[in-house]
Formats: sequence, structure tokens, C-alpha cells
Amino acid sequence: MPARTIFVTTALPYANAPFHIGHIMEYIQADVWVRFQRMQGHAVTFVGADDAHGAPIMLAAEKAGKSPEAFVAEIARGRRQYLDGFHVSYDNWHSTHSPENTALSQDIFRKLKAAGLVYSKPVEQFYDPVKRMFLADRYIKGECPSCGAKDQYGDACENCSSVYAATELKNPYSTLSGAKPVVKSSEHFFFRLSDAKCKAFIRQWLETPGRLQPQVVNKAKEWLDGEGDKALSDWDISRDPPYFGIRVPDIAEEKYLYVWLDAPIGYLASLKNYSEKKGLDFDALAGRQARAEMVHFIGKDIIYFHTLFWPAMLEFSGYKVPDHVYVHGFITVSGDKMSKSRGTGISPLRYLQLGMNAEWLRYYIAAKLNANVEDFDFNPDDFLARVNSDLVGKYVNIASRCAVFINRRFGGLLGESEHRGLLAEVQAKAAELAALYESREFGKALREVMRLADLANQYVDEKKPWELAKAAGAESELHRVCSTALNLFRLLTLYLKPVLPQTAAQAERFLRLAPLQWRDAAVLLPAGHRIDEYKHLLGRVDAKQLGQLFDVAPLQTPETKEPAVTDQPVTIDAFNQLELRVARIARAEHVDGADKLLKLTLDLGGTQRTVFAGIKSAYAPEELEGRLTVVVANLAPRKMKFGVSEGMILAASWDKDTKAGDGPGIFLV
RNA sequence: CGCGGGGUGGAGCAGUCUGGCAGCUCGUCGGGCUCAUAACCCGAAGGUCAGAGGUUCAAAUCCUCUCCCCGCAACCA
Repeated sequence: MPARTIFVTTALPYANAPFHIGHIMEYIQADVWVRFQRMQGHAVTFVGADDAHGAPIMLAAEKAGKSPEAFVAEIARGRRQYLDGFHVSYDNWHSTHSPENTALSQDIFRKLKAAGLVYSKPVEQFYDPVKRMFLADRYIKGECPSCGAKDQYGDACENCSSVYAATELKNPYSTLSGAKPVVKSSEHFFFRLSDAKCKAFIRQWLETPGRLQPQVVNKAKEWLDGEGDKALSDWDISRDPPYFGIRVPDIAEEKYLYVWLDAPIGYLASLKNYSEKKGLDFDALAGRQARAEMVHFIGKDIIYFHTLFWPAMLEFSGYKVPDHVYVHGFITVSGDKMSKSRGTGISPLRYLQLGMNAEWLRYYIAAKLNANVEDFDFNPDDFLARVNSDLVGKYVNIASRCAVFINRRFGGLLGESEHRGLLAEVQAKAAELAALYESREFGKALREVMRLADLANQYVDEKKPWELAKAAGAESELHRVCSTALNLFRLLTLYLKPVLPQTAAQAERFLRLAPLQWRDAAVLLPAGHRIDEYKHLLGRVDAKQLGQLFDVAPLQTPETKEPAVTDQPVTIDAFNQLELRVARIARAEHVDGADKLLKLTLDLGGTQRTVFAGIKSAYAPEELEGRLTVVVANLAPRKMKFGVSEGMILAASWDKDTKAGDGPGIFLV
């Protein structure tokens, strides 16, 4: 069977916040699939990238007092610890803010234009005269034109659920500056999605058997075949400055490509970047005639972009179209949907910082996943029971209870195994399990593996090696039983390897094996094979530790609670008592023994103050020296563990509107 | 009637396409074992299959209606 060449991606995370559990779930799903394909001997290129452009990032960077480039670079630096931490085996991680993506996006834009699928027309839109920028609907609020409710967004009223255009709002204001927006016209570029050949192509692409999950096809067709006001319309693919993005090519005026145009192109940019580093043939992977399969893993929230625009963009600009778009649902936590703003979800970083084993989460998530677009729930009790009983009680236990005999009684050398019966049955499962992994039915696959583990434990129980060990003349029977059990263990390890790469690697060392491939299921460890001393392969989940994962108390980066502004309003008098002054940070240094503090020497126009600030997690001393900051100058001096602090500098924590439960922390004002 | 997904013992799920005694894991209860990380093995209790109606010898499964939950509803990354 000729090996397949597969190009796999996960959705590009928006670079305004660290990963949340939903990202990690998707990466684990894709990674399990990728590792399985690699075990099959297929050539897989697995890439990801940051989605770095767009107005929200531009505004977030501005708020943080950084350039958008610096802002997204900082987010990007934080990615590695998650990806390594959860053993996500990307070949490359890149960014849409890159030369490759600029070149590819502009190329695709030009080709779409040449194909007659791009045109321009003037668009009337709200404009913020203070911020000097056009406003997307999400940045406009006003009074509902039908019921008069205040502070409604520019698309629909939360009070009376009527739908309207932003321009119909009464007394509209910009949420960015508070200014009254004016209607202004601007020339925009549109992708002619409604074009007959475009729709015909999408239909044909959607209907190709086996390409998409049936539910996804239904959803996409609903959009494609919409009529009246739901008809598929053309897509506005340009934005006016200021915008953080890629310039629309070949025009004098400053215009940018809409971030959703260049975001999926980031898949190709990451691939291109990797190809150049590795000397691979990019066209053989993504060119029109490429034989490689192109597979995207995405969440159900972005089906629209990936089943309509994206294939159409590729088709009409002469690239290869995606072979599969695999859609998953969302992860909920104890029945609640993840809060996008603050800590009700599970923080993946906190999980790692607590020292919890990444393989537990990989197993739990994989055990809950299937090929459907369904949400699933992360339930802590379920997690604990499942991981401890399946992985430790069943799987690892097989090796643990038999290796001792091999090591002590037989010098670590295996004997003959019982080829027939259970061992043959487990070997014969290789094809069925492969089919389940291939079709992303991980839950089914793992249930079956655990059933086999149960059978293995029953086998040991029935043969009673501990009795054989005491009985006279049962030496060879004991040897055979334990060798058989270890061969069973080896097969189970192989079947679990896509999900548990690290545990499998440890087991391979213990059994002195070359890295297991899927085809190795056909052979067994022969008599005379030497194994090492057994050491515990996997610990149990500790209930206390699991509890800490959900503790409200911050672990490292203080996540400031919701400011209690509404509960206890501060009077203007109280505010006026504060003496706020601008200070220059003359010196900033680490404090010996302090986990969170930096010692700052502030220059307040002549006088110097020493202030201790809990911002070590967010700033290096070098980047602070010389900066201006705002200080509460009349705060009573406070004796701290490392000295007296004569004031307080102002800092803002990560914006709660972003998705950061475990955000990058603290920003100095 | 906007669309998609879902509702099965205390928890998590399979079974629905292709109708045939309602199954698995965990938990609970009882027993066994002592090689193994309070692990392992055997047994028991526990279910109006969301509700109503229909088709059928037979419905969790097919048809109709209703209720509840989650998500989507381009110009939001």
C-alpha cells in the first residue's frame, strides 16, 4: 500500500490571548489523528499558526501600549509551553503576520481579481471621528429603533430581539471613544461569492462523498441555498486604515485585506515557511496538482468560513482545495459553557503548572471524542474515575503485576507466549481499531482498548501467577503466563500510543523496543527478549490537585477579580484623596527571594521613592527602566518582607472582554 | 413553523442508519483474591429509553406532534 501524504492543520487561534481549553481540545484531537497516521507510515505535515491581524488585536495592542507586532509576538512566545506541555506534535508553528502570508494573500487576491471574482463598490459605514476609524457593528451601541432600549449593539436588540442595521440605531455612540459616529462612504472590495460558477463549485465541493460530516454539509447548504434576505451575498474583503493587516496590492490608496481573508491562507503560509526550512516542495503539497491530502480540524463556530469562502478562494486562485474539513463541537465544564471572559473554564496553563500529567487530559478528551459535531462535558469526577481506573487500574496494571515475576524469576528474559486465544484476538483488533482512529471515533477505539485490557486482567486472574510462583514445577507455566501478559501489554501500548505518546515511549524503554508502528501489532515479543526493571509508568490523578485546578485563587498570575465598582461605588471625594503623579522609573531590579516583586526606584521630579510592585511575572526589569508610569504618591508607606514600599504604581490586568482566563497578566499604565 | 445537534439506571456514554429480551464504564452494595499504584476478579441492586399519539406480531430504533438543553443565524477573529 503506497503511503499517503497528508497536510493537516488546526484552526488558527486569534493572537489576542493565551490558549484556552477549547484550543487544547482541538489540538489534542488533531494530534491523536496525526500520530496515528504517522504510525501507519504515512507522511504527515502538521502545522499551525497564530492569526495575528484585525481590528481587535490592533485595539488590544494600543490599550497595552504596544505595537501590534510586539503584542502578537509576545502572545506567540507563550505558545510553546502549551504545545510542548500537551505533546502536540506540530511540525511548524507560524504566524499570519509573516512575509509568506503577505505574499500568498496578495497573490490569491490578484488571481481572484483576474478571475473576475473581485469587484469594488462604495460602502456607507459608521465612522468614529475621534478615533478616526470605521467602526464594525460590534463597536457601536445606541438605542433600539423599535423598543428604545439603551446600550444595544449595532445588529440586534437584546431586549426585544428585533434585528436592524447599525445605521438605524438612535443616538448611536462609539464604544471606543464614546463619540457620535458619522456615516461615511468608502470604496470596498468584494468577493463575488454569489457568482454562479462560484456557487456551482461550492455545491460540488460540498457534495463530494466522504468529504465532510453530513451535519456540516446540511449547515453549509442552508447558507448556500438561502433565499431572500438569507441569500448568499458577496463578501466584503477589504478594510480601511487604521488596520493591522496585509495591504491590498496594486492600488495607491491604503487599504487592507480583511483578516478573515488572510487567516486561512495562514495554513499555507505556515506550510510554505516549513517547506522552505526543510527543503520540501511546497507545490507538491498545496499546488493545483498536489497529491497530498489537505485536512483541516476546526470548531463548529467557523464552518461558514471553511466550507464556503475558503474552498472557493483556493479553487479560483489555482490552489488545491481542501479534501476534508473535520468539525468538532465545544467542550463544556461541569455542564456550563466555557466563560470566555474569566475563570470558569479550565486553564490549560494552570493544569500544567500544577504538575498534572498531560496524558491524563489527552486520554480523557480522546475518550470523549467522536466523529460528530457534538459538544462534550468535562466533568471533574468523571475525569478522575476514568483516568485512574482505565489507565492505571486496567492498562498499566497489566505490566505492573507481571513484570515482577519476569524480572525476579527469569532474569528479565521473556519466555514463550500463548499465541492462541486472547493474544491472537487482541492482535486481530489492529485493523478495526485503525479504522476507528482513521474515522476519528476515538471514544469507540478507547472503549474497545479498555475492554481488551479487562480481558487481559481476567486472563491474569484466571492463571494466578502468584500461585504458580509458589507451586513446585510450575516454572514454565509461570513464565508463559507472564510473557503472554506482557505481550498483551505491548499491544495495548501500541493501540494507545496516538493518545499517550509519552507513556508509550516509557513503555517502549521498559520493554526495550524500537518505536512501535501500527504494523508491529502483527508480531510478538519472542522468547529470550530482555526487558528492563519495571518502574511505574503513570501516576494517579489526585483529587486534591484536581480540586486546585478549579480553585478561584490564583496560582501565579493574579487574575484580578471583577472590580466591585457596582457593589461599592467610590465617591468622587474618595477618589480625589489620591495623589496621582507621573514618575520615571529610574531603576528596576529583582528582589532576592521574592517570587512576584520587583524593586523600583522612582523619580518624582526631584525626590526618589522606593516602591515594590508585584509585576515580576509580567515585566523584566530591563524593559522598565526609563519608562514613565503613574504612581499613587500619598499612599501610606508599608513595610513589606523585603523592605518599605513608599507608594503604589498603577497597572491594569488583562482586559476582561478578551478570552483570557489566564491572560498575560499585568500592564503598567 | 429559521437551521443544526442533543435528551437512554446516581454520573459519563453505546445502541437509532439496517425494528427483535435495554448494554458498557464509573459509582453503590455483597463476595473473592493478595501478583499489582486502596489496584484486580466474581455477583447484585438500580432505567416510564424527555413526553404524547401512530405504524407493526414486535419500537430506544420508523412516522407525526410537543417539551427541554446546546450551538448557529455572513458584514464578529
